[in-house]
Amino acid sequence: MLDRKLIRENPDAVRAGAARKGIQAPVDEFLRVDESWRSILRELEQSQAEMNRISKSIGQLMASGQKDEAEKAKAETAAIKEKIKSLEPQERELEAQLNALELQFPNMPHPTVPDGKTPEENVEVRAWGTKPEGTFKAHWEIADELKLIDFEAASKISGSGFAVYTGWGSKLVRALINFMLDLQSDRNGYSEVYPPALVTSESLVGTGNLPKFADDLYSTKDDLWLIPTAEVPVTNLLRDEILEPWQLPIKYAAYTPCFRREAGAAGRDTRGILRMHQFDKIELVKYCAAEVSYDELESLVEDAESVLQALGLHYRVLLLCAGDMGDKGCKCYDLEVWAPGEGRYLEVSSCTNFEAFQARRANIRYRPTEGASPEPVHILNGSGLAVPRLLVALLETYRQEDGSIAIPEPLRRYLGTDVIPAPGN
RNA sequence: GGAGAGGUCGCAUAGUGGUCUAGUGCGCCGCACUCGAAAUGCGGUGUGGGGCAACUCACCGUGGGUUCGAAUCCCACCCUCUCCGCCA
Repeated sequence: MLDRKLIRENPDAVRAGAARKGIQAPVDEFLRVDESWRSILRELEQSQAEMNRISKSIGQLMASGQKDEAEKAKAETAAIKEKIKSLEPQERELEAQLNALELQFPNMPHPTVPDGKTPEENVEVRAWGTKPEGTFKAHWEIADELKLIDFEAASKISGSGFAVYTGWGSKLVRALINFMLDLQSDRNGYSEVYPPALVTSESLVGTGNLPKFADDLYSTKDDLWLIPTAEVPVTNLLRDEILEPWQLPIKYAAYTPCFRREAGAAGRDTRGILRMHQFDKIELVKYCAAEVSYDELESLVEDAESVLQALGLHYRVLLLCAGDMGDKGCKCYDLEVWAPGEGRYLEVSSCTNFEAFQARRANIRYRPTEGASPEPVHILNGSGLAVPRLLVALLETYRQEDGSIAIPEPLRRYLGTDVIPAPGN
């Protein structure tokens, strides 16, 4: 959600910002509805003020025993009451329209975001490590020979798009989750939380997933939705709160399973575990003061990178172009890990500064200085990281000639072994 | 799922139809007193919207309703707590 004042006072900038993302913002309609809403509101409030005055005087007349005068005053209220009754629904309807329109505006891209429409126009800002040389197996082959994942069982249980991790596969998932959570909390200073995986629609409106992206989500019979990422419950953790300046920045790290319908991705990445309806992810969420949010974005990216560096995996950092970064963000970096068996980079993290966009929707504010009036806080998030694609890169990168998997040092104490033994051993 | 209690201005409480534009205590801020502090006294202390402003409207869990007027009465719902049942 954008600042209403911005749309009123600078509609061209809003239009232009949306256009960079390839989206048409309903600026004219908003301005029209806004104008009529404000005019009706003014009229309604005048009537309410008049009504309050008369009611108060009736109270005083009654108290002083002037019954006749009171009755006379009562008669006066009929017309004005009628006016209120006719204005009220109009006001309510216009405000509802305005609120609905407001939710349709995309966030404005930051000036440092490059132009562009497609992923090809994203800009690589840096790379870490070196691309491993040699011949590599795809992760589904490795998983098969080491019996790490049972896809048949998964499809029997749940249909396509799911995985049953078995044996060392299951232990690896668990080890990666614990390793990443510890890293983000102990080393990078995030507070660990473990939130619900089912949330109300209000929470999803707060993060910007609803109303626009309902098709990406699983819903239930009980008006609860399965979360597509821990971003949703964690961002809503502080909904309707006013934060004091000394509390900021607030940093949360959360592990949750994530559920996505992948409705628009049918037929893509069908092999292996690159695109699942359910997967595990550590998510990082930050709340901070407006003037530091771009510094916090840089450090957020570094925190996500620290996982890949600890595991010694080659990756690159992309600055997404305006057209590829989605509705909600102002500026977004993707982390892509190299998967040698696939021969391509895989997105394992998206680190985004939403500025005040989510905070306005979720009503999360802070006082810039003690005693100052509240402003929407800036919110950022990024994966730190997604498990399945990380697992893919790990298996493909560290498979040795004999078929065993060498485990990077930091992960060993979590997995309880230096190596996943070769098949047959 | 059943029965009961309850949700009020940061916290604690009062308020069962008209000076409630919500009282009191604590906390917090300012001022006075003081060499300074404590104590004391006085004043102030929420959020959102509209308006250039004066000002005004809304908000006592949420949404409806009754009334000239609702924190207060009526209806529905949500949440919390206690007990019972069931259960990982």
